Amino acid sequence: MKTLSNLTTKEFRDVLLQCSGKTVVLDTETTGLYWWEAHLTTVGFHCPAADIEGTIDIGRPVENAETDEELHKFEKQVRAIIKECLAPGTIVIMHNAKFDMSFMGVATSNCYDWRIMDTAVMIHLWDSREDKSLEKAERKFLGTNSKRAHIEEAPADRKIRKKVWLWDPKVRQDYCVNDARVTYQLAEAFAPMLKQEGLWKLFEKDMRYLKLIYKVEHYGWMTDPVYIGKSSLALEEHRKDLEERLFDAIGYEFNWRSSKQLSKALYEDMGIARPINPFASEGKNKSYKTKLGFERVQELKGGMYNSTMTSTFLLMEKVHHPLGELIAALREADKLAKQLKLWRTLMDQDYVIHSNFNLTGTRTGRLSSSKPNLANIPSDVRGRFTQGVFSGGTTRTEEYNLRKGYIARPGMKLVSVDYKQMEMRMFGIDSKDPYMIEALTSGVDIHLYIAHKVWGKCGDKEDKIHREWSKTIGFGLIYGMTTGALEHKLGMTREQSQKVVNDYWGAFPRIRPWLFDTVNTCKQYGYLRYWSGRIWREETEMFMYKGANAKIQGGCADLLSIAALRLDEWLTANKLGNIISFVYDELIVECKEEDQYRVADKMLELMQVPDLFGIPFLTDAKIGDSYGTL
DNA sequence: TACCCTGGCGCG
DNA sequence: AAAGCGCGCCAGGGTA
Repeated sequence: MKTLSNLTTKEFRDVLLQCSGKTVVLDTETTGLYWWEAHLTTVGFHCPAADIEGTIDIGRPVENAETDEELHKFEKQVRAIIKECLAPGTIVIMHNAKFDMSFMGVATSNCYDWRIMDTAVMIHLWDSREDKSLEKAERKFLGTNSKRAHIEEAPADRKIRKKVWLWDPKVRQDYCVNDARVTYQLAEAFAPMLKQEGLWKLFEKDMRYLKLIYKVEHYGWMTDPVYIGKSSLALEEHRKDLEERLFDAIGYEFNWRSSKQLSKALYEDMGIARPINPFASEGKNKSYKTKLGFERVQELKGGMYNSTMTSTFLLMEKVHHPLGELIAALREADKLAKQLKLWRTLMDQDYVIHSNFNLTGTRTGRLSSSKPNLANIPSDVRGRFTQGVFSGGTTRTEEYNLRKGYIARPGMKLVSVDYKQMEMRMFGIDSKDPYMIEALTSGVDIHLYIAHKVWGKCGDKEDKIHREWSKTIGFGLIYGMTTGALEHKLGMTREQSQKVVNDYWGAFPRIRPWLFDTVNTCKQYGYLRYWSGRIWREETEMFMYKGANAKIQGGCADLLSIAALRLDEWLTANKLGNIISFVYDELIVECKEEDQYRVADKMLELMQVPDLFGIPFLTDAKIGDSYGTL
């Protein structure tokens, strides 16, 4: 196959027309990560069906992309050619497709007309534990190392090596077209693997989902710069004030953000008594996950928590020192201020934020969200748990209610619909427990139903506590909590907690067998399969208990994706609005003010997806002008 | 200097 | 926090 580099725009148009309607890999090189501020330097393609591959490139290192008029013009032309030349039905393969699509300025129309195949998603569906980087995937699944070889051609200076836009254009183009080649080989390798494993339908669903996510990211979410500015100032004030009070109490200034220094200040200089860890005194170990995903086991010293013992939980619940409250408040103000700061760096010129929803970021099949993470914005309820039981909460208002920073565009409304007790519902359906199903179909508060079934009706006050217990136990069982941890969490003796668990199992007889089944199935096949067809692999026996959670959490994620696809289809067909966020069990739509009730009603009904399980997934709707006032 | 790990904490 | 799961982000601190 001939490699054509340094193509002119005319030549690029000619070769793309040859690829049109066939299967082609596209790959881009850019001047940065964010499509709303960085620019294209290179587009590579690889199309065996047309026996052609090559690159178009700006033709020189790019020093200052922002002011480079020639580069902007180049980008505009390249985008227009791609849009014009690749006909509907063309199979476009990319590795991390949304990145390339956004830089190629792929219009929603093109995106929905092409058949997109993302090789990173292929790898993820095959085994969610795999590293999705092209270099690692090439080494592992193709047995070659060409990407590394091409990187070695770039200057050794680390500062330049990391910046493809500064490379010599020949090196850059060779590198780019090689990526396209490798991506093609990965697609060829994984397609039959996915088909053989029965994952192809799911892959096709995820590719439709990817297009929707692309659209959602591109549309973005409007923020309120005035609120964010005011809130930022206020929080900084609070932080300074709280900082001073802490320093006064300790007697000197230090870096409180360092848990090491804070620990010294509290336990050595202030002489506060260290809390005792009942688990460590039993000689238990603690396993934790490193960033690379490996599990490690850490020896805990007798009676000790971790080395610093400065977490808010310990300070408030175990140390019971008034400084705990102060430190918690300080950390909160500081953290929220930091979050606002991040948002400001991420918004575009119109104050719109384009978060990144990653299809390949989690072990279970959930989406992850980053830059910014829209799934961990503090809610207006500041939770308080004592011995694992919710003991009321305080409210985050004004500058503390950061969700107020996300708003509807002028003349528009936000409609948010979430699922009621979604995971419990999935749990009941998957375990097929008749009593659980009964609770689900009757449409009552499932945690309360369970509390009544296990402990009987005992009056409002007690029922409320029982409800919290059943929540804790329900999720605890799914996630593999031991009775030891439960005992600690509920503040009971071993006998008491064991009885509570036994009562629970007695009331729902299918749960225990279901838990054994998931582990046994995993032992037998090396993986578990969700209702959606997705698989979760695990060969190490000691980690198989996590499969129960994976089936539930990931099963919910696949359900939400299907609901989102259906909703988007309806919204698009009727031109009624746009999805702007997904948060695990919640979809948020922005629509015109006059359409708000129509949209909410449809969402409530459609998202129940009653055809999928025979039991509807019950929904709740909220409407507002901002995420903080829903 | 760049990178990795840890502690801490927000969400479902 | 704990053998309850799944994430992303920040800052400190150690290491190559």
